[in-house]
Amino acid sequence: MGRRAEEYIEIIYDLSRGGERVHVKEVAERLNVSLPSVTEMFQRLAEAGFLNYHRYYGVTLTDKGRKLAEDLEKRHQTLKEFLHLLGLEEEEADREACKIEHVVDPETVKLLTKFVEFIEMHDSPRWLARFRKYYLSGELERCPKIKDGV
Amino acid sequence: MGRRAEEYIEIIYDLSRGGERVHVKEVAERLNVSLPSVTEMFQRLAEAGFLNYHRYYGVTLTDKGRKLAEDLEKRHQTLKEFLHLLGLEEEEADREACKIEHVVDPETVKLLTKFVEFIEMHDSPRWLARFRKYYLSGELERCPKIKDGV
DNA sequence: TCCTCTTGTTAGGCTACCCTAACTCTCTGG
DNA sequence: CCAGAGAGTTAGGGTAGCCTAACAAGAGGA
Repeated sequence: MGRRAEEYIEIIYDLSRGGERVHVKEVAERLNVSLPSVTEMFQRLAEAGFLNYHRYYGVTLTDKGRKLAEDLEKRHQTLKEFLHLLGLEEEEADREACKIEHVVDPETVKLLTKFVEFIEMHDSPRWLARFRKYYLSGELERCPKIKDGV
Repeated sequence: MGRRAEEYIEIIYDLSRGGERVHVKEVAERLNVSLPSVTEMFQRLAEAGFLNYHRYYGVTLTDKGRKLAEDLEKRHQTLKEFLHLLGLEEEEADREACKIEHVVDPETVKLLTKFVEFIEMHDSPRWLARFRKYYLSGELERCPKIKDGV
């Protein structure tokens, strides 16, 4: 399975919340690809056991497909959350997460998951606010405890 | 240019420190691909103006190629440094950086660059050590200033 | 009902990679 | 100096994606 196939799976998952079948057109619009490209991918993913595909009907995820989708979804959320927490705006964080999630391995996901947890445990620590300011302005907020001599 | 092409460029850059020409075989070994695959890519990259290619001789980077390589190198270093700083072991950090660098956009690189700088400015802050411990052990080091009631 | 619009599919073709088999060049050692 | 080893190239083929053009199915209104 290529990286792109994973994106199809995620989108299908997203579009099928509630168990509805997913149509070629919706997916084509999401991915900005042609209808035939989607049909073709549906067939390949069905072949590989991720989708139930019936001509002129649409697709649903198999258990295997859903499992993969849930995994990808989790990665995506982690990565997005991480990037957003550091200061990327939400849209950007989402887009970047989308690309990174297909290449990164589980250990890295774990690392970042822990990092997000760690930050959330501390309820947005002061250093994070300081970092964000640094990222946005390029300047460091003066740390009030340290006085530089004139 | 596809993602893979960028990997070729980076490897060529790395193998040509000192200005030496780079041979098909070395690249093939690095990437674990066949010799013809490398020849083919050399030709494509030369066509696109990144390499000087002469049959049976080897390649050198053009200015355009070097510029790209330097950019990729910087990204790579940033990503690796970042992952390593958080606690991934060096080899792993390197491998992951390799994959991520080809998909991420400049803003994200900037974000992570700033983050690395921020940490280094503070000379490995205490929270980082605490985070690493959390990542490795799954447990939080008790923060000495906060006492929980019995 | 049936005709038309929309959606879906097939056919045929493209690029970026990858491969093996077979051939060619370079270069070094005897 | 020239033969053979080893490196490089060409030819031919494969997969994953993408596209357009042309045709097919199905659903809704006259």
